[in-house]
Amino acid sequence: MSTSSQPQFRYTQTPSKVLHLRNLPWECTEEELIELCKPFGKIVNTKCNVGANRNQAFVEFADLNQAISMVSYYASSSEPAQVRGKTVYIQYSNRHEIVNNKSPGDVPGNVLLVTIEGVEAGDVSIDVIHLVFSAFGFVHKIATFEKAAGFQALIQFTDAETASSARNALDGRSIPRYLLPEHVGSCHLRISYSAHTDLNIKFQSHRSRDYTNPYLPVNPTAIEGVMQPTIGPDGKKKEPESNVLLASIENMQYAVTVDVIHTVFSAFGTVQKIAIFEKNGGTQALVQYPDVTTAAVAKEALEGHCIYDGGYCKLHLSYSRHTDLNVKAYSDKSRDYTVQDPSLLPAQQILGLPAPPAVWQNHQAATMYPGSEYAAPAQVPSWNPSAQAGTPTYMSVAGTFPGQSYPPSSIPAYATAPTPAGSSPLSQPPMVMTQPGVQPGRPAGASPPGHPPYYVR
DNA sequence: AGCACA
Repeated sequence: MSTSSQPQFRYTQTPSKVLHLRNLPWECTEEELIELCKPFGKIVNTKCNVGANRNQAFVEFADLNQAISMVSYYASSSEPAQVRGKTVYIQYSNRHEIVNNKSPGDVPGNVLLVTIEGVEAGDVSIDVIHLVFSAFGFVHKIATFEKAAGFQALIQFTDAETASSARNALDGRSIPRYLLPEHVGSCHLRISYSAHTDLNIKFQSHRSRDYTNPYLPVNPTAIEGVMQPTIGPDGKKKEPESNVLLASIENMQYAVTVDVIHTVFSAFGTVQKIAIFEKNGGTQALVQYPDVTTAAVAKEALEGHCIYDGGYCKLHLSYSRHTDLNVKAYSDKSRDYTVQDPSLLPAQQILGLPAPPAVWQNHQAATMYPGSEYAAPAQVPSWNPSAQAGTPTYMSVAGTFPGQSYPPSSIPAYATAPTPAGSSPLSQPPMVMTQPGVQPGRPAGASPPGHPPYYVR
C-alpha cells in the first residue's frame, strides 16, 4: 500500500550516480561544486543552492562507479570534503537522475528579477536599489512592482556577465541597514534571472527608471509615492480605458487555451495578441484589440460570463495598463496574430514544427509593469451555477456531443462544431454565455464581428 | 547536517 514505512533517511543507502551534498556555504557556485567533484569522474549535471537555506546541492556523475569512488574516498579520508572551508557531507541521493536542472530563473540573462523580502514598496526607494546594484556595473533600467511574492524589481544590466556578478554577490544578502528606514527589519534579496533582455520603460517615475534616456518624460501621475486611481462619477474606482483587457478566469475546471480565448474575444473585433499566464494561483489572460472602443464593448459584454456552462471558467474583465503586448508569436500561452497570417498556424503545427518555449512563466515575462494590473474585482455577480447545470448550452449550439453530460476537457464544442444548417456563422454566438436574465447570443451593443469565427476560415 | 517542485 504505502511506502511511508520506509525511514526517511537511511544510513545505508543504495548507491546512485547522483550525490546529495549538504552543509554547503550558500555562496557555493556551480563551479566550486564541480571543482570538488570532478576528480572522481565526469559530471553530467548539477543542481546547486537548493533547499530553504540554499546550502544543499546535487551532482550527477556519468557513471555509478564514479559516484561510488567519491563517496568511498571521503568515507575513509582524514580530510573531509570542503567548500570555502566548510565541511561538506556527501551521500548517495535517493534519486537516480537530476531532472530539469535549470529553472527559468536560472537561465542567465542581462536582466535580474530581484525580490526584496519583508519590505513594503515604499521602504526601499528605486534610488537605493540603483545604488546597490550599480556597484557591479552600469544599471540601464529598473522597473519595480508589487505582487504576491513581495516587492520586486527588474534590473537591467549591459550583459549577463554583469548581471551574474551582481546576483552572485547579492543573492541572499541584505540591503545595508543605513540605506533603509528605521522600522524595516530584515530585508533579504532573492535574485533570479528574468526572461527579459530589454525593459520597456515608459516614464521616469518612483517605480521605474531608464538611466540610458535622461530625456524620458516624467510620468505626472507617478511622481507621488502612491498611484492614485481615478475616481468615476459614481465614486468608485475607475480604471483608465485601454485597448488591452485583463481577463481573470474563475473556476477554471476546463482548459482555456489561446484558441479558446481567441474565439471568445474575436466576436467583438480583431484580436491582435493574447497572453495567458498564472497569477496568484489563478489564470489570467491579456487580450489586445486595435482600439479602446472594441475593448470596451468586449469588456461590457463578457464581464461575468462563463466560457462553459455550469459556472465554469467565469470571466472577469478589467482594463490592462498595457497598450501593446510583447508576446511570442506562437506558444501554448501566447499568440501574436499581427506578425503572420494566423491561418498558417494550424498548418505549421501539423507539420510538426517545434513550438517555441513558453516565456510566460510569470507576470514578469508579460509586462514591464508586472504588478500594475488592476486586481480583478473580488465581488462577482451572484448567480447560482446549478440553475442550468446538466443542460450545457453548447449542445444546443453545436449538437455534436449527444449524451455527453459534461463539457469537453480541452476543445470547446464551438471551436470545432460545424455551423448548424440554416444559420449564418455570423449570427451564431461566439460561445456559450450564461448569466441570469441574459440569453446566449451576441451581446447587446456589440458591433457585428469584424471577421468570421475562426472555425469557418 | 538529512533530498530538488522547476
